[in-house]
Amino acid sequence: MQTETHPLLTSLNPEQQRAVVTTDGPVLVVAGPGSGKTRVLTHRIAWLLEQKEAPPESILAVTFTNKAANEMRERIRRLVSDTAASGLVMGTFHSLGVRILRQNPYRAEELIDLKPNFLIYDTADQLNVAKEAIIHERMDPKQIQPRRMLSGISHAKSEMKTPADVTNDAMSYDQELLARVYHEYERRLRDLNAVDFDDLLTLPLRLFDADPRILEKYQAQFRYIHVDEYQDTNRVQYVMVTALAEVWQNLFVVGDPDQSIYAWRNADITNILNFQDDYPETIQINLELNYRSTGHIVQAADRLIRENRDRIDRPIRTMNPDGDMIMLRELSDQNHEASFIVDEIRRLTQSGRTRPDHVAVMYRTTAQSRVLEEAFRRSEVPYRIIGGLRFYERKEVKDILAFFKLLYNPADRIGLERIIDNTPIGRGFGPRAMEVLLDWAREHQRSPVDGLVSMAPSISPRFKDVSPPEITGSARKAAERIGATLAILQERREKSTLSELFDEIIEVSEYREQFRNGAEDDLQRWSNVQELRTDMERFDTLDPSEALTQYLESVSLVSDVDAMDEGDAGQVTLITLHSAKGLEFPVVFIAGVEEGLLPISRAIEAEPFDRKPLEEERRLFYVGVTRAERQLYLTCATSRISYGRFANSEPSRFLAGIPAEAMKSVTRRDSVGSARTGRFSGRQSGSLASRVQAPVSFDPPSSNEPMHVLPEFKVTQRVFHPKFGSGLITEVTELKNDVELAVEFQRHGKKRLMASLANLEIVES
DNA sequence: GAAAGTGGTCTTTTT
DNA sequence: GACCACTTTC
Repeated sequence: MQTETHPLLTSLNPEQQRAVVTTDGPVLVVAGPGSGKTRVLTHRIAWLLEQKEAPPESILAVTFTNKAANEMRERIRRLVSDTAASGLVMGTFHSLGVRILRQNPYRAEELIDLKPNFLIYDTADQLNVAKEAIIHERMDPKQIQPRRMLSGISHAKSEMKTPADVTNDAMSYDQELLARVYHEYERRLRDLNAVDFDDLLTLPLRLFDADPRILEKYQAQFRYIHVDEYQDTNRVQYVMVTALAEVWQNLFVVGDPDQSIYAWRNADITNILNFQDDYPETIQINLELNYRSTGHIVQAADRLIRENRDRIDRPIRTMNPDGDMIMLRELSDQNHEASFIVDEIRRLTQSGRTRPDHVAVMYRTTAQSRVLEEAFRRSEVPYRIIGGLRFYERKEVKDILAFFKLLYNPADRIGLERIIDNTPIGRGFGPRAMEVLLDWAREHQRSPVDGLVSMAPSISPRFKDVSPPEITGSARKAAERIGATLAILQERREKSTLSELFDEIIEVSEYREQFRNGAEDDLQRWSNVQELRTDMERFDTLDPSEALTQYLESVSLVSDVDAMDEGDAGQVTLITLHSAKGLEFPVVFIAGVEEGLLPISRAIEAEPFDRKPLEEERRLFYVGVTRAERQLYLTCATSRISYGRFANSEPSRFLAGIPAEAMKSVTRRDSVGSARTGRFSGRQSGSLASRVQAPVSFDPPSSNEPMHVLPEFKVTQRVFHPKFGSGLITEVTELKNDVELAVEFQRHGKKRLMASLANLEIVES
C-alpha cells in the first residue's frame, strides 16, 4: 500500500500506523506507558487534516489537562501547518462543557436557568455553599461535614443523579441527609448564578435533553472524536462522548487500565473495559512496546503491576538497554530522605550529564512536599513545585479576584461576603447589616450589589423606584461607602482593560493597607497581588466585554499541571504522583515508598473488605515508576513526622514486586531500624530488598518514639545530617555519656556536633 | 469590631 | 505542626 510510505507514517511502528490510518469507526487503543500514544494521536489528527481533508472544527480531542491539549496542538502544527491546525477543538471535558454552555447562552438561560454571566465556583466556594446548605437544613456542620457532603454531591452528579434521584434512591439515613443538602446546595448555586466543576459536565447534557437540536448541531460538527486517558473518565463523560459520537461513530479512545488512578474521583474503569461491548465494530490496537524507559525500569514496572489481581494480563516490554539499576534507599526520617534526594540530584547535575529540569521528585501526598522544599531551599538546586496551594487559591489573590467576579456576576453573594470580611472596604459592615441586605435582595428580586449601590449617596436614577435596604446605625455609613465604590467600579468595568480595572480596585478598596507593615510574608502576599495584575495583562488586548469572561474562565479551569511553565526550565520538578500522569523525566525520585503513604493507610485499612483501593495505589506507584526514562530512585524513611508526631514506618509492600536483578538497595545501618526489628544488621547491602520480599509480617504497630541508640562512629566515615547534608568524620572524642564528633561537611564546612543530638546517619560506602 | 488566644481537626490524590 | 473556627479581651 502506498500509505506505508507516507511521510506522516515513516516514524511509526506498524501498530501505531494502523491506529493512525484507521479513521472510520470506533477504535480502542490500549497504550502501555511510553508506547507513543501522544505520537499516535497527533499523527492521526494530522492525517485526518491532510489525507482526509477533514475541516479542523470537525475534529474534537479531549485530553486530561489543558496543557496536554496545548502541547498536542503545537505538535500537530509542526506536522501540518499553523493555519491547517487552527480551529481544532481540543481541551478537557470541563472546557468542552463550558464551551457548549457559552455557545448557547440564550437556550441555557431559558432551558436550564443559567444566566450567561455564570461563575465557576472552586472548591473553597463550593464548601461555603455546602456549609450554608447544611445549616439551612438545620444540621450541624461539625457533625455533617461539608467536605463529605460535597463528595457525595459530586458522586451523584458524576452519575447524573438529581437531588430527587438521590432522595428516591436513599437507602440510609446518611443518604437522606445527603439528598436534603444536595437539594439545597443546588438551589443556592442557581440563586448565585454559579456552577461547580461537575455542572460543567451535567448541564450541557441537560441542555441536550431539553433541546435535542443543540446536540444534533454538535453531533454533525464533530465527525472525528478522540478521547485520551479514557480509563479515567466517569459516567457523565462517558455519556457525553457517546452522545456526541452517535451519528458518525468515529470514536477513537486511548487509555491504559493499569494507569487508572482516579476511581476516587468517580472515574469508572468499565468505560474502557466495556468499550468493545458498546461498539461491537471496534478495532482494538494494543501498544505494548515501551520507547521511554530502560530495560530495568520496564521490567520492574511490568513485574510490580502483575501483582494486581483485578487486571487483564498485558505485558509491557522494551528494546532499550537495561541501563542503570533502580536505586532503593532507606533513610532514618523525612529530613534525611529530603537531604539525600537533594544531594543526589546535586551529584548528578554536577557531573554535567543531567540538568535539573531532567529530574522530578514525586510523592503521594502534598504534605510531603514541604520537607522536600525546605531541603531544596537550603541547597542551591533550583526547583519548582507543581500543585500544593494554587496561585489562584491564595487568599490575597482570591480577595482581589472576588471583586472581578462580583462585577461580572452581581449575584455572587459568596464573593461579596469575602470582600466585606477580608478587605478594608468592608469595615463596619457586620453580619447584622448583611442579613438586612440579603433580606432586601430576596424581597426585591435584585442582587445584593444592587442593594448596596442603591444606598450610595449620589446615585443613578436606576434605583428611583426602589427603596434602599434599611441598614441603620454605624453600618449605614459603611454600606453607603461600599455601594458608592461598587458603583464606580461597575461604571469603569464597561470601558477598562482588566489591568486598568485592577488598579482601580486596588485603589478604591485600599487593599494595600493590610500590607503596610512590611513583614516578610506581607511582602510575599503583596507580590502575589502584583503578579495577578501581570497575569491579567495577557487579556488586555481583548475587547473589555470579552476579556473578563475569558479571564475568569481561564482562572477557573487551569490545573496545576497547566500552570507548569515550560519557559522556566532548569529546575527540578516536585510533583504528586497523580499530577505526574502523562509526564516523563530522565531521572525520577519517588519519595516515601512506605506502608501508610504508598499505599496510603486508608487503602490498607480497606483491604480486608475491598481490594480495589489498594490496587489503585499500586497502579499509582506503577504510573510513578514508568515516568522515569533512565534513572529511578525509590526512597523511604524509617520514621516520619505526621500530624506533628513521630511514627515509624515500614518499606512499602509494593517493593516486593520489583525484581532483585533490577534494583540495588542501600540500607541504613544506624540502630533505629535494628532496635525496632532486630534483624537489620545492614552489613551487606540488599538486606532491605530481602526483607521487603519476604511476606509482610504482622508486627503490632510500634511505639510512637523511635529508640535512639547511638551508632558507632569512626574517623573517615561518611555521615548524613538532616540540615548540613553529607560529610566526613574527621575526629571522634569519647565523652562520659556521649560522643563528640568533628565533621567536614561538603557544603557547610567543618562542624563540631554531639552525636546524641545531631541525628546523624551513617552512609554505607 | 479588631486583635490575640485557644482548641479541635486534619491529609490522600484534582478537573 | 498548620490551619481554621470560635472565644476572649480591649
